[in-house]
Amino acid sequence: MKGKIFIIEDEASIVQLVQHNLEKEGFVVSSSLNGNEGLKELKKFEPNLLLLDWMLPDLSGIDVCKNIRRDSNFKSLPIIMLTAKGEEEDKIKGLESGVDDYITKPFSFNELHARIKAVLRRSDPKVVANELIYEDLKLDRIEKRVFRSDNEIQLGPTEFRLLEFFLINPKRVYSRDQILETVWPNNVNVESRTIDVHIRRLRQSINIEGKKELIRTVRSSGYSLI
Amino acid sequence: MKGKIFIIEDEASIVQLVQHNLEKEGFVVSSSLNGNEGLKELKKFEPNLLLLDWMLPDLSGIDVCKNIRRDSNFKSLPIIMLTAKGEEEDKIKGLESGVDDYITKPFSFNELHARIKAVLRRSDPKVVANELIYEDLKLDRIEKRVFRSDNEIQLGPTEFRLLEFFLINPKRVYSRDQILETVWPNNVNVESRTIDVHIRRLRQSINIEGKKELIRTVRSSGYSLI
DNA sequence: TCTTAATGTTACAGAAATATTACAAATTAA
DNA sequence: TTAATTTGTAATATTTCTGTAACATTAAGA
Repeated sequence: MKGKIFIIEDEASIVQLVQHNLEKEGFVVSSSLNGNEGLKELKKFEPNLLLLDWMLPDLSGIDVCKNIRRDSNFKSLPIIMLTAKGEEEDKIKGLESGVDDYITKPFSFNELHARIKAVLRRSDPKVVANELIYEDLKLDRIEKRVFRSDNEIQLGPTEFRLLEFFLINPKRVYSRDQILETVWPNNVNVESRTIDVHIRRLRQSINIEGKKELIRTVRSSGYSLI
Repeated sequence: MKGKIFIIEDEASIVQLVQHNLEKEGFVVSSSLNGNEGLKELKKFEPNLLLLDWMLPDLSGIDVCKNIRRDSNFKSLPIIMLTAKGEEEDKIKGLESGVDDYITKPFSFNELHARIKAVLRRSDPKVVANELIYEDLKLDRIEKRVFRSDNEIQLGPTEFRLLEFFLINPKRVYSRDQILETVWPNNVNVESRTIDVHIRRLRQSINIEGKKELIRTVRSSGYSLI
């Protein structure tokens, strides 16, 4: 899980291309085809980054942008604006609307990917870091390895993603629904109790003799990494 | 695979000559005849080195160069500038644009080849090294031989390239897609399961009695050299 | 203390991913 | 040309992972 990205863009073909590729890269992606709905869904989804079309059927990208910046919860949500050629690039660039970067259509996916990584690295390094570390726990995303106090730990794919997820925001408590939404592939239906089982498996794997428990149960709320 | 080289140059005859010879040398080569398209394709192609013409029909080589240096993903992409005689060599030489080397047209392929190797050796030694070594495994690119603990091992061409690929970035996990993309010739369509079979063949060849397995399967992700 | 809801634990069957094998087609060497 | 090697694929076997259900335990309020 390399973070959550929300897309507001009315050209379905672009959305499809971008969404598919981002998912292949390990991002969790959700999208909306217009501004008003997009705003609502975005606030539910809580992305790490927003890809926002400049020209939308209802609101303009700028309006969406302003709305977001007014909301204290999303004041610092990184935004990359998607613009068609000729849409007054300079204007956008100099804009006070608080866009973090912009990219001109048509763009290659690699170009976009590069910009996304750059913006995320600035705003939220953990989302794209190669190594996630918390206390004596280390997860290497490149080598796909996990260590506790330098002892390597074998994890199944789901447990790996689960731990990766917790490591991005240690101490934060996540509900089962939130965990499901980001750790499991889209559109999969699993019982929320299934998570308990995976938590148990993860605990069993990362707990080593004499070291403290790393996953905390918060009754009636969910789980967190300590 | 000695690395990927991208060429931006508008004289088709030069492109043809250089591309053909570089491919014969084992590089993967792609090219574009102008600056704007070149930039896009380059970012898709992700080369290890760029050969860049100083005078292009649309952008100048310098513009291309600056664009590349501004992109954090390609900040350190080695660039060799191709210039016609008389194009103010001193200017180029002293330039801040971040060119790694330059060569004056007309040049012999050997001259160019030497510079490419030199630049790559500085920036990314493994890409051009004659010998790739990891633990007791040695691959000699010149003689096309592979040794495990000094015992020579016979590999088929595909297994050789596969091992070469893994040796450039040991420990890193590659997906089947990534392996296909770089180990197989361009535009070839093979089932991704085919890789499993080649992995098996490679394993069978490089595993010797009593020594540890060198290729690691990472379920749901791919393979890595240990 | 008792009750109840939430979480922990276990075992297991089906699913999914990978390993292995065999073979025919393609390529290369002789 | 023939023989030998290499390649890709499909079929089959094996391994590992997943989700669920059933039962056990715990926490917290009545």
